[in-house]
Amino acid sequence: MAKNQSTEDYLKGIYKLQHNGKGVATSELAKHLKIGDGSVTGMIKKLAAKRLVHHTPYKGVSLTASGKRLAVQMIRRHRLWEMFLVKFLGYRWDEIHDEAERLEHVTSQEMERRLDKALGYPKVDPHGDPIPTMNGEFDGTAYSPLSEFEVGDRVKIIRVDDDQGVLQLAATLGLGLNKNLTVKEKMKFDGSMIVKVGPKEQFISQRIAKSIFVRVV
Amino acid sequence: MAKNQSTEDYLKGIYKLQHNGKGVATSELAKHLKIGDGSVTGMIKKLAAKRLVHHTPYKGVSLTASGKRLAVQMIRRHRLWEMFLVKFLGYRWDEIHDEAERLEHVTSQEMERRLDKALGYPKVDPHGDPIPTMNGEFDGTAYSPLSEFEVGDRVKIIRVDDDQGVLQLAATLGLGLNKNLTVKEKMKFDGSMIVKVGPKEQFISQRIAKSIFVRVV
DNA sequence: AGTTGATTTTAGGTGCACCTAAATTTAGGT
DNA sequence: ACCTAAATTTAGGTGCACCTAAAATCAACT
Ligand SMILES: [Mn+2]
Ligand SMILES: [Mn+2]
Ligand SMILES: [Mn+2]
Ligand SMILES: [Mn+2]
Repeated sequence: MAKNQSTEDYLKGIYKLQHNGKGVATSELAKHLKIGDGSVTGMIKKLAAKRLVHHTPYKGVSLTASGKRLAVQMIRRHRLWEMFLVKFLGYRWDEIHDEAERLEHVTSQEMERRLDKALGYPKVDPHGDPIPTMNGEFDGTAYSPLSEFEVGDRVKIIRVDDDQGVLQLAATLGLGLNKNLTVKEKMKFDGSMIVKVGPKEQFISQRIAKSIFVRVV
Repeated sequence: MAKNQSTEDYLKGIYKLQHNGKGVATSELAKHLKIGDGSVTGMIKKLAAKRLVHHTPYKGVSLTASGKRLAVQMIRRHRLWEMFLVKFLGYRWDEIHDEAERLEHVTSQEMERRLDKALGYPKVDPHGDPIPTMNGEFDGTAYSPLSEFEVGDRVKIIRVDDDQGVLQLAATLGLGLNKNLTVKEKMKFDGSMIVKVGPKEQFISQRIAKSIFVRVV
């Protein structure tokens, strides 16, 4: 049942891209994985032969039940490792993605369980992304992008996009998980904002406000 | 400079087998890696082209300076991970080898340094094998197999062979690292012994006594 | 319904790490 | 020196994951 690195990355990619609608376009997956379109078509046929995906030629791929199970397992392992890197090794939240990307593929079920336990059964990773349970269930807190809020709203940061640039900037601005903030100004012109975080006010572009997810508090 | 899993396992294998004399026989390496002789010859030629090993056809392989550097780095990573698995995840010392065997290949230099630090810069792994420094230096305490000692000798366990069977049995008998023990009896006939460990006396075969390494205390 | 541009698949490669079986080389004993 | 058995290398495969370029299909607009 355990598969290899490529298989795992394809399944994870399909999972990530699918949420929007139904089938994922091969070209979309190819772009995500940085692999040629033709190569992806070929690989997809192998995955279909192993019953991990459904493939209707020219119409896109989707995960089967077992494909989805594996994809979610990889996401769980990825996020547990990210947690480990921050909590045990003291990495910053913007340094962990690529490391976890490799660790996730060499993780036995036993290790996964022990990691989870050692970390105190965390519900979310260092970016606020939910860590699915061993049974593949997600426990999602609802959130919306900060960019959608208005002057006067008091909100708490629930999740930040796992993107190096976003994470670095957010950290610099003092915008970490669970931080409370108040929208002080919002420019009609370009959607940028001034928000109050702790004692000080910060200017933030719409671009970054769209990558920071919050809920009212 | 970083290489892939196969390369790393070949170099580590050559390093392990070389200590005896000079060149390592291809068949010896093949047996160690559980790979066909012909495949090993082929791979060795690639490693030689990359200047990681010296290969005199029909006369064996040996590591170049950079090959040795990489081999020792893998050993360091392997042993740091074994330490992590025991100290942070609570694995038993007989369960960790195969897990570390995979983790060692996905470890960046940054991770290696942070792991080392988080573990408190350990000098030996959970089996008593020395952990080389970042510069590749080993800090070896001298030891001899328990089987060479005689009645009356008081010794301390410094190292136990990283072999599942040996480790499981040793643990059952209460023979862990740094434990002190006294040789109570030694049978001429088959080299088996009775040793006192803490309050109780244990019978141990020569086979196991040869896999437990100690020094006088 | 027909043309056309974009998407997708197919066809024909490559490099890698392995395999098995056939040659070759080496070393030991006469 | 010669023969032979064992060790080693070579030769000719395989499967995998990738590539590029050509062919097929789709969809969408006249
Ligand atoms: Mn990955
Ligand atoms: Mn994350
Ligand atoms: Mn290994
Ligand atoms: Mn060890």
